[in-house]
Amino acid sequence: MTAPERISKRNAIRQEMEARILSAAEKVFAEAGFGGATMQLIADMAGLPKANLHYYFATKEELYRKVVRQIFEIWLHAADSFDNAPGPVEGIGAYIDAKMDISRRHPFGSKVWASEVMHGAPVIQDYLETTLREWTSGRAALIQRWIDEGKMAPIDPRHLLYMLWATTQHYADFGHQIETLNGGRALSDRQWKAAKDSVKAIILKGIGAI
Amino acid sequence: MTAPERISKRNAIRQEMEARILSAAEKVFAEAGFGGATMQLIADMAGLPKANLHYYFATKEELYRKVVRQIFEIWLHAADSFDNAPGPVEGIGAYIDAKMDISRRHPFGSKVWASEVMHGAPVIQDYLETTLREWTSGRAALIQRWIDEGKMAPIDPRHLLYMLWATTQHYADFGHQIETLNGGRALSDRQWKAAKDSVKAIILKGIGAI
DNA sequence: TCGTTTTCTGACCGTATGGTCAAGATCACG
DNA sequence: CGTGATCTTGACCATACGGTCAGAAAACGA
Repeated sequence: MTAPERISKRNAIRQEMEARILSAAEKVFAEAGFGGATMQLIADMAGLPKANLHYYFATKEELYRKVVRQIFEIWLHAADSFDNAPGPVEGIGAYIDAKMDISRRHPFGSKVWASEVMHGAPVIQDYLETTLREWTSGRAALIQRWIDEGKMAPIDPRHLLYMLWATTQHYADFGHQIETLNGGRALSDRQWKAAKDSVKAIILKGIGAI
Repeated sequence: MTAPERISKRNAIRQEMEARILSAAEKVFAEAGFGGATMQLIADMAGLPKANLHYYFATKEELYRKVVRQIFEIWLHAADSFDNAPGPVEGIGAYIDAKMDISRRHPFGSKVWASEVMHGAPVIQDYLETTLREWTSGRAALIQRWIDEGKMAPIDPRHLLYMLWATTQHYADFGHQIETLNGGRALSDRQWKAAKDSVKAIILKGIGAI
């Protein structure tokens, strides 16, 4: 694919810089939205002058686009757990686990994605229409197969997928609300496990897989 | 409660103006976020000069606050269907129906709320800590009672509530994504009904209520 | 070491935004 | 009809923002 880049101090610096900027940008975009985020704030959080930030990412939109695609890639990868599963209990169970873990580990990315979609997906509409559409069709077909094989109740696969996305991402996107209702404290390890188990229990039982 | 306002041309104009502005603001805030929304755009959409908009709502934040509280009130009202229900099938079923209807009827308000919470609820944090916290505790207790009475499986009531919120609001907040995956067309009456039925079927069965 | 390329940075610029203001238009009411 | 209150509006202002640029500093390859 890409030519194997020479290892040099320059390349190392570049990689580390881009990662630091992307991380800062993810956080700022998540907390302020695209419109509310400022290049100055991102630069400050990444610890470099604004002009230097513009050297690595020419425009705000280019930086934003990179951030959005990053979380999308992570989610696509998480769906691997879906495949090669003998049935819904393993496949959907593993998918819920994976998506819940991502919600905990990448709450900012999830929020940026949510914000992007809510605003009409101006930047990643093409992804929705190609990659996501194909992905969804494929998994819907897989779920339908499970239904045909009698491994779960006859449920519209698409609405099930929406439910999986909604429920798992809610713990990232509405994390602040959940935290507030949890007495102002972030969910503990134990509570995250309880959340995962609740979600899995209700959905797997709800689709007649257990 | 409030003193019965005299009916005059002025009062009528004021009410109609405020409603028109709030409606326009809801849409603009939903589509651009608080930071991306401009008073000029809201004014244009409401059909009046920007200076006149500032006459009715002194600051952007004041206008935004009104919009956020509006959707919150609507949701609180929808929860009435929860009460006075003999059991989870009726109570939760009616709640899902109500919230799904709101998602269809007020998608902009839902998005504004989601955006607000995602950004750390800077404007309605007090609501979260008072009204919402009380509301949640009350419903959680009600669900627990149903569990104790053997009307449903023993599930953490809070995670069930999160699931209800997540799933129903997803159809508003991620409506654009759903529309794209639906071939670019908004969900039809029939499809909305299918969505409602799917959600209700999975959750009610998942909690062992049916 | 020397010339070239890449990286860094303070100063700067045009524009758009939230908000103000003063003067005019419209309405309420005695 | 006249007077005060409410409403409307174009012009205006200070600020903050995204983005530019010229030149300094550092890294590279020979």
